[in-house]
Amino acid sequence: MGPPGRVLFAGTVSGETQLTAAPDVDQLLRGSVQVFSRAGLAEKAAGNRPLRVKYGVDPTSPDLHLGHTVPLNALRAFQEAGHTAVLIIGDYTARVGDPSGRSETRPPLSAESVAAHAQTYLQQVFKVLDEKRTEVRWNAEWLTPLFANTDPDPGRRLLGLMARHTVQQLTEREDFQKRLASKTPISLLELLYPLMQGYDSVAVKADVEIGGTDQLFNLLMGREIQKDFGQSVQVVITFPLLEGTDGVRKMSKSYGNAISLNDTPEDMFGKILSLSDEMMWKYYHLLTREDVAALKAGHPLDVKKKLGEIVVTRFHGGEAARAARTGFERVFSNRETPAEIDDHVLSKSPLRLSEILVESKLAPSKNEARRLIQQKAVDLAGERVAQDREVTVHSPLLLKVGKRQFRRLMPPAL
RNA sequence: GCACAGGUGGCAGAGCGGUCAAAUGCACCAGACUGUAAAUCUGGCGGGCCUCGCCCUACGUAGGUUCGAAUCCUACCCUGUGCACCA
Repeated sequence: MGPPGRVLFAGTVSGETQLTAAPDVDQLLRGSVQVFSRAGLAEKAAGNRPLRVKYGVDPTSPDLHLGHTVPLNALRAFQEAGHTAVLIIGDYTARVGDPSGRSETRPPLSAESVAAHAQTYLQQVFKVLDEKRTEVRWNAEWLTPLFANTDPDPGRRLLGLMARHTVQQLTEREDFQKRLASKTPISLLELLYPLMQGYDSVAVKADVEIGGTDQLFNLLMGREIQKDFGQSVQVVITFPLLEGTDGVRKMSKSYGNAISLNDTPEDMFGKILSLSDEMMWKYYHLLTREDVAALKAGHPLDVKKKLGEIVVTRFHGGEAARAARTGFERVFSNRETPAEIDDHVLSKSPLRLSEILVESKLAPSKNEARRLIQQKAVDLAGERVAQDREVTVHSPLLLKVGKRQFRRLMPPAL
């Protein structure tokens, strides 16, 4: 990502301008990194009609995570100011694969998995957005006809679009430059991606489009393409990318560092507690409206637990959040057993401990189960078991693997 | 199309006829430690078994050479690079 105001396309981007803006514009820009342009936004906001604020997600994985909620919160702020959120489900573009920030081509997704992911996205997104002020659009609606040759006027749209943009323009972005330099393949489809996303803006007549800072190129392309189609250009606003639990890379399911909105309250709370203290402040800043300066006076552990509660409360409610907190304190701080433990009814008894671990899904294979036993990770009824052996179960027995996996073993059904 | 280089475990990346279930790093799991599921250190990390040893499946795909192949040969598939005009 370049510095704010960097000119990406000579002569086409105004950069951030320093005009005095109406106070409500500042509200809308809370937490943003770049705006193209502030003056444009002030002008549109003064227009006395609800603005159409576009945000697109490609359903490439089944979950939304905390990182997605940063721009979603901004969308929500627009809604609260009376504007309309236009949520684009990129069911078409998901199959193309956004190259933004990528060092290689995405694996192709089937139409079925895209559709399934889209459904779970929609279930999760209204935990943040106001459904009544949201217009949901699927971009296959206009991209399929555009590319399927059923367009009544392909010369004007598809061919025109491709004729007006150049390879140089499309490959100027840093991720492509890197791939070019490292001789990593770039598919034509990926090259076209920004054109598609830009065309989405034309199709929904976006006044504003928001996205992560990694989206800057695509977002600005939307302005170019709206211009091609004689529309007034959208205001582009970018928001910071939230790092994942590793504190290094941006939050992403595929990096395994994501906190999903679908995570259980316990998981969500635990993952937040595992953040470094430094990352905790960033989370506070991007996900809450708390006064960070005041919080810095507190004990880091207390402040982190508070963050956990705030976040879990938002997605699971206050009661679940309190339960997650006490559960965490119980299991990790006091090393007690959690309040709720899954039962596992043994298939037979006596049975080898390694087999029990596998059938109760505490270990994926018997080899792994044996390793866990050897590594002193297995605790049966409060006792370390260091060697695989037969276990007879007459009454419920507590089985623990590692620090946080518990099962209550039940005797086999008669 | 021709030539050259390359396709190895979740990823990156060694190996280039036996000692390779495959170095190393990351990720992941466990143990110790800790306010923490952080950091650090230690161990582990394909599957199976009567586990200090044996068996099965794996190094793009399919065959072949060999007592023995991730390593050599052939064909095919895929990727990258160069050539392609003047000749």
